[in-house]
Amino acid sequence: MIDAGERVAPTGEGVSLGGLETTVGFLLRLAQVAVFKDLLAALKPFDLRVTDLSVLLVIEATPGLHQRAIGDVLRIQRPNLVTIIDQLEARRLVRRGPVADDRRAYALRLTSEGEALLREAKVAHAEHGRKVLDALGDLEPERMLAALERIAAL
Amino acid sequence: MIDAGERVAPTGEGVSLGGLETTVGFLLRLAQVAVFKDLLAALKPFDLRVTDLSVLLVIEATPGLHQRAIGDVLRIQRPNLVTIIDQLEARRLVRRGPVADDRRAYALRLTSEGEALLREAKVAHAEHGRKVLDALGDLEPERMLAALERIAAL
DNA sequence: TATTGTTATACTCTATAACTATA
DNA sequence: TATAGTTATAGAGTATAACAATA
Repeated sequence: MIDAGERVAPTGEGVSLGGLETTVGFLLRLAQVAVFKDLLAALKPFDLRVTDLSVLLVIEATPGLHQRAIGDVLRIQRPNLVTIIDQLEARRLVRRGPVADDRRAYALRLTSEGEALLREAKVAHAEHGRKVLDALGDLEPERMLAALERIAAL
Repeated sequence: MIDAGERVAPTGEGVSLGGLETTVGFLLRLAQVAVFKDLLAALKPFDLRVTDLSVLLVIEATPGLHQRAIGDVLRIQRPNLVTIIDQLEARRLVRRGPVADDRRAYALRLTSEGEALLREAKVAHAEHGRKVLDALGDLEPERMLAALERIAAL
């Protein structure tokens, strides 16, 4: 009988994860943290966080949309979006314009500065994206995306 | 020419994600959030968070290990682990025992209460795990795990 | 009444510096 | 000197309640 009790390595080297290592959830988290870390580093030169890039992309895709709509698609609470837009607006990347028939809401658009920065950020984003796709190896991206979508709909 | 500008749905329905929807990173995050949410709900009856379960599993797999080792394998900062172990110990699920040749460190073990609770929690965890595997559909779990591992090593 | 954006606030997670007691 | 655990603290990220202006 092996007395593993008092002869354990102080660091985690060789210590078992107790089954967690073959769990989708655990590896999903490690992968997500790694991807966000890599993207954050890629966006560093533009002083953008992952969320900032997402917001800019959504505004670019649908100019004039309300803050509410961004929160809906990106799953950001409305109160938290206020600060994000405040910062982007302070940097003159985004403009809060008037909405013709609703004076409560803002029509969000990229400024030309915002468009210019996003153009560059998208290059870095694409490069990051290629790294992630490379990591998929023999797994087809479409199958990965489909699986992740189904998991997200749990 | 279509003037999409001022005719935008206030809610996010039908609003484009600007390419994010076909991005591994974005879906990875949605999937991870969904999995943790589902697991947290599954662990609710045991008053355990996802991290608590992970810690219990690691201690069970290697009884007597140091706090340091848990932090290493689960990527939890040592200061943050203190509170987690404090709470588990206060609930008499875990014991901080002495280490024979090092009076700075603790040998962590499950109490019998901890073993009993973990036994039940593992059933719920397994059921949750099956739901996640089902969501993989035609994608073989091993291929998913391998891909996630490579992404995590970015 | 309901909704948009806002303010204030709180809670969780994560991160860092510095201390203690040992090694 | 270095290490294990600890304390204190700070920073993200995320969440809810309530308000003003407007619909």
